[in-house]
Amino acid sequence: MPRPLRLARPGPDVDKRQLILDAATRVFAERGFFGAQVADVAHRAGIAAGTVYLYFKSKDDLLISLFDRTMQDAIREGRDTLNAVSDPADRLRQIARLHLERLGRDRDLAVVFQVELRQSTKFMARLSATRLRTYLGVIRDTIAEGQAAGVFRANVPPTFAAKMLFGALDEMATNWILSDRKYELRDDAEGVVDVFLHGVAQREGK
Amino acid sequence: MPRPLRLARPGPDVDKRQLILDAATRVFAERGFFGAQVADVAHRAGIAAGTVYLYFKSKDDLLISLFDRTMQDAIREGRDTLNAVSDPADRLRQIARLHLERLGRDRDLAVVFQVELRQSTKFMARLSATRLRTYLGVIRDTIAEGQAAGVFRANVPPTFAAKMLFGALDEMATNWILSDRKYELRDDAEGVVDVFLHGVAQREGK
DNA sequence: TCTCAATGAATGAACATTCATTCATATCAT
DNA sequence: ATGATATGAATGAATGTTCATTCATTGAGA
Repeated sequence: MPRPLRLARPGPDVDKRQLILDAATRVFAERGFFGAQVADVAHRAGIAAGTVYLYFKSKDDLLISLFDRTMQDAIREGRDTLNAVSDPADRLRQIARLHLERLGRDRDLAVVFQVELRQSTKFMARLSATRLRTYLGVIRDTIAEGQAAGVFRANVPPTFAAKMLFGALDEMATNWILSDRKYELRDDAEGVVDVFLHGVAQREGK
Repeated sequence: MPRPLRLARPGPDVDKRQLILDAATRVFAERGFFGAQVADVAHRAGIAAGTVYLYFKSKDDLLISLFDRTMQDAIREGRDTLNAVSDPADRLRQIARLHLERLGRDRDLAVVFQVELRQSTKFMARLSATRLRTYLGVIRDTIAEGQAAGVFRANVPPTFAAKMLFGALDEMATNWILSDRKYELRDDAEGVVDVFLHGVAQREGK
């Protein structure tokens, strides 16, 4: 006899995990990771405190899972978009746009990424070692391709340039969440890439 | 009858405050702000736990004072150095050098600045609102001068450009502390300013 | 009836902060 | 000069609170 693909009863809900992660995003952004109680997260998700531990190992695991989920999404979205673009400069424009669009779309997520995730060296080292490295790698490879194609200067190490671009975008995001946010974060993308590509110095030929 | 201007006995030591702040830098860098106990800081400073509270209001106050002391130093040093340099591009080079030199000189201080100080939005907002704003202002003004002098493009808002440069430097510092630090952080300064001034795009005239 | 997701009260460890006490030194009285 | 007293920096044990995590119990479906 065929059994239903999805349980009809409340059950170990397919999406309770996501529900909890969403609640955690809101609560961590509001109260900060250390200021937030696990019970707050549970309450926001409409469940009991103990239930959180049926889906996550610990409070730390909440934060790590949040990061993983978002980075996985971002990297996939980035790869998809980038496949349709071949010009290296345009690729960088897309990367910058996607980066700032994602954070600008959800302020709470941005707060968690720009502030709460940077709690301790141990923690940051762990993040940097994995998904963040992949993300930086995408930028670096794009730059290296541009150099190979002769449209970017070859005398700038691509990893170095990638860090610069990432740093600039990161700072835009941080400034945005600390400001009153009367502007669209995504609108910063173009300017960042423009300066990154051409610099601020006046061209001599002008 | 004249009384001594300074007590001869051990008294409220002129530098016990500094001593405690130095200890806090080391301990916060090692254990993280939340992982560190006030008693650890006291022990490292060679005093009793309670003594910390004769010099600081709270644990938070330790972190804030640490930030203030360093930023005050940095801004003063920056103003002094910059007075001797008039070319805007050279000024940016000096700013970048001083920035990375200061952090590269003391890894623990760098950890506190790049990681531990970014604990919560409330906290960061407080920092950004004061000394950090002044610091960004120095960069912005230098850029604006360069534009007025015609050596920098005028179609990049100076505040925007300042954020980019700061973000790039900030990322270099963060990467450095997360790496094995087999290189000198200060050596990144030149490259950052180079790209900031001229961009990565190949010059058409070449 | 049986299973197991969900509950939420109870637990116990962690830790910032307090404060009664100590003691080295200064000041005063004689 | 000497002893008596005052000062206040420093101490560190004790306090009280704040949670993360656990687990005995519940009850809704199958």
